[in-house]
Amino acid sequence: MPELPEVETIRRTLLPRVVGCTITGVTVRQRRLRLPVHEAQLRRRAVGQMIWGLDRRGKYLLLRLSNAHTLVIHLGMTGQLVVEPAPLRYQPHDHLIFHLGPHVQLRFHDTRRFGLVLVVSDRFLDRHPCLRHLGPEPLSRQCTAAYLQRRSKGLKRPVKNFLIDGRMVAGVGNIYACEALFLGGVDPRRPVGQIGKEGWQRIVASLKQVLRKALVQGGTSFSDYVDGNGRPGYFQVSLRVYGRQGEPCHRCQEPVRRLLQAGRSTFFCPRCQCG
DNA sequence: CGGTGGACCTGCTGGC
DNA sequence: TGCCAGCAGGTCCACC
Repeated sequence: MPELPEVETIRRTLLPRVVGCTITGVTVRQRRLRLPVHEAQLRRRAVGQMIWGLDRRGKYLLLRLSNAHTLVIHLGMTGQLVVEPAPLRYQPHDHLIFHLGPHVQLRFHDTRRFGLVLVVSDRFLDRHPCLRHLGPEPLSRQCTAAYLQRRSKGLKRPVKNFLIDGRMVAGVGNIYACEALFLGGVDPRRPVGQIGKEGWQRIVASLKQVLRKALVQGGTSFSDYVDGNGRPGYFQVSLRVYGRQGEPCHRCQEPVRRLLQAGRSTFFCPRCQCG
């Protein structure tokens, strides 16, 4: 579910509510996530530690602990991370609970269990397999047309697949790849190796624009996504192509089309996206 | 090597 | 009404 704008919104909403708090306990109700939760290790490394910072890298949230370890959390497709008072009873799929004192908790909820929770020593953090191969942040100055053109040299894969590959750029998923390519007027099937400098400039500019706008709207909510306070985002009303197959293009009225690329849906306007 | 397809999960929707 | 296929915002690995 959550791509960069959603994860960043979660980070911003959680930040004032968790930074300065101490993790007083951990309840593990389900250990089978993308990687099995190492319960003893999680307790040993996290309980008693103060959260002094909350960062994001791609779609990963990084809770900085006072013992020079980092709690790494990925939300997969359906993950939620919410700070709330202790509930009377847990909901199904409330898998992990970080207690922040007796009455408040940081709760990890994930229907499909594609998410991930682990604690890593800061000494090894940027060499950890999850983070090691991540490309630059799309909203950073490192993410330029020149960079993407260099990485795509000689490759034949479609530009849409390239954009959602975290090793190229971190944090871009299916929604924002489709939306950025629409905005840039670029055919999602276009082989990346043959895109020139101007093409990449259009793509980078559109990508940044789409991500920034989605951030302002607090992300895109279909069903699962909520921010750290449990509130949905509003970017779904701004989507131009994603999920709109058969409906008229907002720019030219041509029906939006859906196709499969590497097993995933791509939405695009065949008339506006011929670049 | 690069690129795709399937696996991992649960839940919802739409067609019959 | 019920059943079943298809689909969902992500990532990893086997295989061509």
